[in-house]
Amino acid sequence: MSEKRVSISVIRRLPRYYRFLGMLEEKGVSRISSGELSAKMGLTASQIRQDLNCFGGFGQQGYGYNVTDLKKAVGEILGLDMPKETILIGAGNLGRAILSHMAFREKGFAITAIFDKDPALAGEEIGGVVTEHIDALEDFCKIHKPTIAILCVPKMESEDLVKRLVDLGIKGFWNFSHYDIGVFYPGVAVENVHLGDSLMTLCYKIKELDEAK
Amino acid sequence: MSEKRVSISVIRRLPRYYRFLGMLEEKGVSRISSGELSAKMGLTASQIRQDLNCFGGFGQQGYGYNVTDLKKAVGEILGLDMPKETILIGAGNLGRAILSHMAFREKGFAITAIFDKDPALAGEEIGGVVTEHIDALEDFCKIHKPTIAILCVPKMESEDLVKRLVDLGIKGFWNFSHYDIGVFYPGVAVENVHLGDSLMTLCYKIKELDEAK
DNA sequence: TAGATTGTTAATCGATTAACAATC
DNA sequence: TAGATTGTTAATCGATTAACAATC
Repeated sequence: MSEKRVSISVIRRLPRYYRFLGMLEEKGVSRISSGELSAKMGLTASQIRQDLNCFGGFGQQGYGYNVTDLKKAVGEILGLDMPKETILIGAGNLGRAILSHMAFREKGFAITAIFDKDPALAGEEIGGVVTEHIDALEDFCKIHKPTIAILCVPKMESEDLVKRLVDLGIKGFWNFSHYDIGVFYPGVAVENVHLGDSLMTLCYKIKELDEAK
Repeated sequence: MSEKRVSISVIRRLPRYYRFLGMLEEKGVSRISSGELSAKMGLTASQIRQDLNCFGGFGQQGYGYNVTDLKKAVGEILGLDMPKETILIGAGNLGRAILSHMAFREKGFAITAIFDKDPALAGEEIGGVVTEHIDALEDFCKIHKPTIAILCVPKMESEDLVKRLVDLGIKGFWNFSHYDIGVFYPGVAVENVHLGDSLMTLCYKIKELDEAK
């Protein structure tokens, strides 16, 4: 059974393929070769073919790839065809921004609830969803069984919340906090977005560029 | 001269070291071995020593590393000791959220201006900085010479803006748009934050976990 | 000194690139 | 058919891990 696990390096390139294929589709391009796509994306053609062939043969010799079909296939590999109930924990600046940003951009994710510990926010509507007090978390999850939690709370509050959420059956965390979920709960899926880390990395790249000249 | 270039894999771990060392420092831990740190971070001790030794010998045999010294050293490697003038382009939900999020978290970055194409936002204060119309960009940059631009505008607007910003001497882009700066301007530093990609990656990880059981 | 832990070299492992036979 | 381009195997390159001598 279990085919050899596809490496995270490959997986992280899939959303980018998906985006580029979407753009090509919008432009009305129906067919593309690994060579053309690689030029646009700044990769090697070999890598694209290698990546795709982790999941099956989506192309045709002498022709290339059908843009629409390949986009659909990549979407399915990512699991975008399976809509997922998603809740937001923490309705601060970042949480709201992510919600409004995502709403029109990404498909396959339905925000079904927003929770915050601040009672003053309860009842407030954000992007068509009413914010509830965090105390309502257990009741909601037992009924609705959401799959994903977007974690937008400070690190200190995360520890307790993650425990509650894992117990309530959350399968994946989109983690904007600095709490190291993955280290403590290896059984759930975690995708960290560490904005501070990203900015520090940029800082290094600038320095490196300076030194090069 | 030019020492062999340190790989991006190593660089991306540095901010995480920096964070963990900061936490240890706050807890009053003054000394740590690569073994202890590796256990906390979920890495191998070998990797930590290997990473640090790309930049010099910060430890002491038989003792380990001095937490405060090492944190300071990592900060300097990242260039956090050189404060950088930073401007925000696009004062929408995401731009505002990032600003308020960063303000109290990261050091070494001074937001000196905010620009938006919406004239209605001009004059509005966000985190102590007044928003200006994007037309004022050239004048401002010629005087203040900012180093970093946080790009929080839709892809369509990015193309033109990035050209203007590069011409104005911006050295690094913290890019939240889907415009592929790096492909078109290889001479500037770019750090992409593709939130949509990250969420899709989470989606895959959930699927993978499901299939494993 | 003896014990601990680094810095560094060597071995392993994995990911990327190159090459080419298969085939549309 | 001839030309193009894939799927896939082999070669290369780089990153991680293991081992150990150096040394505090």
